[in-house]
Amino acid sequence: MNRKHSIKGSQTERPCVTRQRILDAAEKLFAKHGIDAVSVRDITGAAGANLGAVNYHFGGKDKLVAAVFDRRMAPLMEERLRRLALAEASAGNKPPKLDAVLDAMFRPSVEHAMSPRHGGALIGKLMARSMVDPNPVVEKTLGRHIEPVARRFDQALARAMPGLTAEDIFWRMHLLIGALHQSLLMMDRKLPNGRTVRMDAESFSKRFVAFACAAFTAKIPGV
Amino acid sequence: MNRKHSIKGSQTERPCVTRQRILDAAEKLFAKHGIDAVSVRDITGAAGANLGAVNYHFGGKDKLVAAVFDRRMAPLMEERLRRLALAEASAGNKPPKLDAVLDAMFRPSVEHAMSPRHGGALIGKLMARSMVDPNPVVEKTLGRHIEPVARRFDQALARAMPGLTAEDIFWRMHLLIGALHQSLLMMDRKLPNGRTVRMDAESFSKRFVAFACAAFTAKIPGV
DNA sequence: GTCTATAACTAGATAGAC
DNA sequence: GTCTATCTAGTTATAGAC
Repeated sequence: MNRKHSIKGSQTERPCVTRQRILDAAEKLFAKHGIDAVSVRDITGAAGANLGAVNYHFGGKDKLVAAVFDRRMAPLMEERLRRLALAEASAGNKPPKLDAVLDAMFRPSVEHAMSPRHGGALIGKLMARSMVDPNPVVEKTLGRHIEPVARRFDQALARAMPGLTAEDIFWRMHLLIGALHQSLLMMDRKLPNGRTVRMDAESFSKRFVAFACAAFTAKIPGV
Repeated sequence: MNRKHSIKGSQTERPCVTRQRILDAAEKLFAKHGIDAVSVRDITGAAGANLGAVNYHFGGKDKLVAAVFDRRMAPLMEERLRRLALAEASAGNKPPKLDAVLDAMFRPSVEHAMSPRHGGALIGKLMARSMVDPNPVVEKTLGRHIEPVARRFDQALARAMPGLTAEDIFWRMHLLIGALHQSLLMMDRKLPNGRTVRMDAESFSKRFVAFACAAFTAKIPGV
């Protein structure tokens, strides 16, 4: 019915500007107001496209939502796996070092969330919101990207911290993911006292990884 | 136009059952599907009330949303302040102890989120979602409850940890709040591996406060 | 105080001209 | 590939009977 625009031969080479503009506008609006609060009309209006464009290029709002996430999640997850592989390689056949694993996990998030090339703070806020979004499209799309990566990191952490149970690793990772997203959400935000929350990617990564190591090595009563 | 139902004299004493039923149904549906995804029809349907009831009792969906939060936030914030006051009193005119302050902050959240009397896991999930919800009604309602309490805790933490800057306290608190909400969100959730996330309030409070103390005393590079 | 019917509006999706 | 006009369905809010 609505076959993908086929880029054939002589026509405009890159997958039409309109498509990209819609993607950018949607990402910005979703990050700012939340997915449900943004209508297709809002998006096409901001993108300077016509109302039908979303259906033509993506096949509906839901598919557009998935496309917005796919564009950002794929390179992020790839980067995480790449760095995890490096961390494991540099440990030989000994267990990887805890701080290297946690660095592979969290630094890419911070760097992507602060790099304009990857969508910058927008995608940080969007992902932070989406992790807790009950919207089934969001949940499914995110799960598809995250699940295989999460499994790899769980394995690596179990090797790095042989004293912890799988359940314990699960809890600590979720605490840290919550902490990460909360701080991505606060980034660049105006505070009641008038000051603006700000930190550069390198400082923040270092602080966060240190925080994560502390969380993983902390002695918890009864554990 | 839509004056509050005045309970005068002989009529039904308690603020009509319908009102409560709507509040309960709304809380449950909001927690499960998110506020935007739930219509007034869904709510009145689940509450066994008629469509007009929300407008009659609350004056619109937005006011209902605010009422849902007010009912749970007020006792939670009260409890936090009460325990903080105790922690400060027991320290005399010395700075309060870090773990006592963090306990006053986080234990009430966990206990309320796990006590059926306060809405149980529903309100935990609802609050976790709402902290990152860009919905302006939610943001305003939550801010109204949280801000004065946050100021009190910031002061107490500054006294308990004189080595940290205000900015550093700000960051660590937000990391911890994110961590708390992420875990409240995971509670009672079915995992991909089939097992269900579960922990009793006392264990979880203890673990979380220990985690929070570790986070506050952790040595962060460059700080 | 409760309910039904309906008004006024906005959503996403689509058909067809250009 | 882009645009306009329109369809259908869902939304909140309200008016008025009981």
